[in-house]
Amino acid sequence: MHTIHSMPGHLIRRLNQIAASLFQDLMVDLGEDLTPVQYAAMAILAEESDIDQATLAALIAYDRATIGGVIDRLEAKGFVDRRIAPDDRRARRVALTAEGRALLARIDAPVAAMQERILSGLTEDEQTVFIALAAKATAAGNASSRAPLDFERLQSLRARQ
Amino acid sequence: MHTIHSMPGHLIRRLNQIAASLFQDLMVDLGEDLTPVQYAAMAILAEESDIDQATLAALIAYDRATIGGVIDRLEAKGFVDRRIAPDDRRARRVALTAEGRALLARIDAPVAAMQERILSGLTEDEQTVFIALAAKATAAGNASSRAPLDFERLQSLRARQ
DNA sequence: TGATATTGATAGGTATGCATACTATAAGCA
DNA sequence: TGCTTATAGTATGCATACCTATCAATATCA
Repeated sequence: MHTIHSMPGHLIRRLNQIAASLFQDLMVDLGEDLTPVQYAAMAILAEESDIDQATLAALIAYDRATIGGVIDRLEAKGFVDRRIAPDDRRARRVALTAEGRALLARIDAPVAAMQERILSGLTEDEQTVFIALAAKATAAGNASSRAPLDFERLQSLRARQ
Repeated sequence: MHTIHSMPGHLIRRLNQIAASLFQDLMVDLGEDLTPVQYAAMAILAEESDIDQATLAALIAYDRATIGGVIDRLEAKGFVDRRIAPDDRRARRVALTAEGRALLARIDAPVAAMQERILSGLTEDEQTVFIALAAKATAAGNASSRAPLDFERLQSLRARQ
């Protein structure tokens, strides 16, 4: 039990598998049809509605090319609206529909509870430490990512409100 | 900076992005053509050679359906061999080629060094803590994964040698 | 031994994740 | 204003990741 099994890259990959799996199980339990990625997009839209796709992607560290398909599927399911921005005809403004808001309201608490289960092998204190370290590591490694989180964009949006 | 940005699931997803990105950068630097997943498969084969695909998948917690394509690509690049197991005609035994071994020898040290960079935002001590907690969490969450690591299979292989 | 269950692998389908390239539009600047 | 650059989005292609279904071969057990 050495080599890759103790490498950060591999451990992170497996944690990601576990988290995705628990999320999917939860959705099946709840009878909802949503992926982790789709949830993250909607969660952002609940806070910063009516933003364009590029901004949405920048706020959750998604690739520009990926977000299009995600929005496509959310739109097909009726959870979001997409329309051309009046002041910039290149951009598409995305916003939650009433149905999307209702879905989020239904699953928000269960999703939050499920997040704990990802780290169920850790004690309360350990979970706190893990999350703090993960946050620190992602902040430091953000620039190394292909689709970095755009803090400035987030800040300026928050300030605008 | 709240909600999803501090959820374990999202943090883990971003760490995974960062790790994958660093791995890819490294391969470009080294002039090699290998993905993180392909590397993990080869690293296992370096220790437990001539195992069938299902076993290989179980040892790195891959989905059975995914591993086929991974091996396809490794085989196309000449890094592994695949042949029908003499004692079980359903199974395909996979083994590194000389070329595969040479590649691993070239990249092993750089890959190990790169693993540190994934957590470069953390101090030495914090890295140690993070890895320990990640290992503990994956061990506990293993059963929740769609493609759990098969410890027994690994143990019995190790014992056989 | 014969029916059943299990297992190894593949096939087809959906959803990321990202590279590259291309179109349309906007912004900046000489 | 005309040119250049930057940006928003899409399209295409490759590589996971996993589901369900299927086929083939083996194992199990009545």
